[in-house]
Amino acid sequence: MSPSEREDVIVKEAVRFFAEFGFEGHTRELARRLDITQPLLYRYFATKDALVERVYQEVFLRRWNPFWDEVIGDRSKPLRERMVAFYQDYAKAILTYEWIRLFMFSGLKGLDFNTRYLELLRRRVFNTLVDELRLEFGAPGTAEKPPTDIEVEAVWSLHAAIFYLGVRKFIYNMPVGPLEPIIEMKVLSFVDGVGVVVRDATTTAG
Amino acid sequence: MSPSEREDVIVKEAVRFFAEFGFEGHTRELARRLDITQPLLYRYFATKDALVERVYQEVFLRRWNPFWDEVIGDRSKPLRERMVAFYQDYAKAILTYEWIRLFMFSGLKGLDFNTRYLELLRRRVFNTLVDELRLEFGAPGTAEKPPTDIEVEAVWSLHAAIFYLGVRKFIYNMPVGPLEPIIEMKVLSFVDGVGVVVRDATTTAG
DNA sequence: CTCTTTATTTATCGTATGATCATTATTTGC
DNA sequence: GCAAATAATGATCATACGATAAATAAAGAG
Repeated sequence: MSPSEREDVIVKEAVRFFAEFGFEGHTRELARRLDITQPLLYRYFATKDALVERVYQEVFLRRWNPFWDEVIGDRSKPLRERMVAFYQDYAKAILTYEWIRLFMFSGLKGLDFNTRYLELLRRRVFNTLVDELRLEFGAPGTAEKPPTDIEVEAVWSLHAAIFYLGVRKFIYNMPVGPLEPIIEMKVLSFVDGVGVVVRDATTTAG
Repeated sequence: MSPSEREDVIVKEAVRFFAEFGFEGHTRELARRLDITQPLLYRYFATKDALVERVYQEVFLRRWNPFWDEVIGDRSKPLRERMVAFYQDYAKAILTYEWIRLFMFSGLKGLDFNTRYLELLRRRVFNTLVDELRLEFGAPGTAEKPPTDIEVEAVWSLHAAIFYLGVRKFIYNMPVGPLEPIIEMKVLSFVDGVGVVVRDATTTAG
């Protein structure tokens, strides 16, 4: 097998493997799954940590869609429609066995990837969402009044509700119904309920 | 030190220890923290797994309040007030470093504890919540029409929003603001938004 | 066909883990 | 005080881990 081909095969299997067992998964067992010997892994990756690093990149950096904030901010469509569309797409990207479990393993191990990813999420998605919700409920934009903690916290509620579908399915191993109608329901009832938060945050001291 | 005293000390430290490192944490390191030798652990617990089992019981079984469903169902008070009170109390019980992290480690390792715990939660809390929300929005009780999947899914949204506060704080290591006002906001905006779900579920085929 | 290169394996090192056993230190009953 | 019981330790076993180095198999160039 050619080096680049072999490397691809190793990384792909490693993603699945570390998602299943966490980063403590043994290189011998990974090699067994690949039908290769364990030392061969060390020809392609200097250390186990180097392979783990590569797995991060493969799973997290590749699945971020840079146009998500544009989808949310496209005011030619109703906000509810945009938000449903975004979260359907976002769910497709992250509600997978590999993404959810690796993200959680990473957090538990104290790696800084979660923090960095969530900073990106907040900057590109949460801020846009707050801005659009402000407009929806007749409140001033975030350029005039920056997002308040409680508004960001409200957006976290929706985000958590959707992320947790993956936790229940891929971490707790519970049955979860079809995602599309569930996500639509979660987004719509969120928007229905969040109005008072936005209005409070933009009228009282904040 | 007396046996029961020593055992308590070991279990208490083991809770913290396994919450930090997961169940792969080494017995030698645990012993070092306890200022005892590693073989002494094996005088009190036959195997490492036996100690892990004990840690589960200590953290999960001891913190469940059997009166929670009564708090939620006490119709002498407004529903919003009851739900806020319940989730403030529930948050105090589970939004701790040990509870959140051990629960997640347990799920990732494929132990069945999560499933069993969440069955208890669904039976005692979610069903009661759906029943009370039905009453709030003028829909028939669950005795007449059992909770639908989409209603339970709606309740999961609120539950996830609150649980995820602990994930952000204790797993992602992110700063999270004061819990009381945040939880109040999450409960109130949830109730504001969930009406349409309950009405849909009880009027259309369901 | 041969030589060079390199993908892959076999054998192994140093270390660390869960667990055991014999021994020592400490407490308890009388 | 003294002896029995037991809490606690020191030394160690069997195994398994990540990693390394030498040997082998396979492929490609000329």
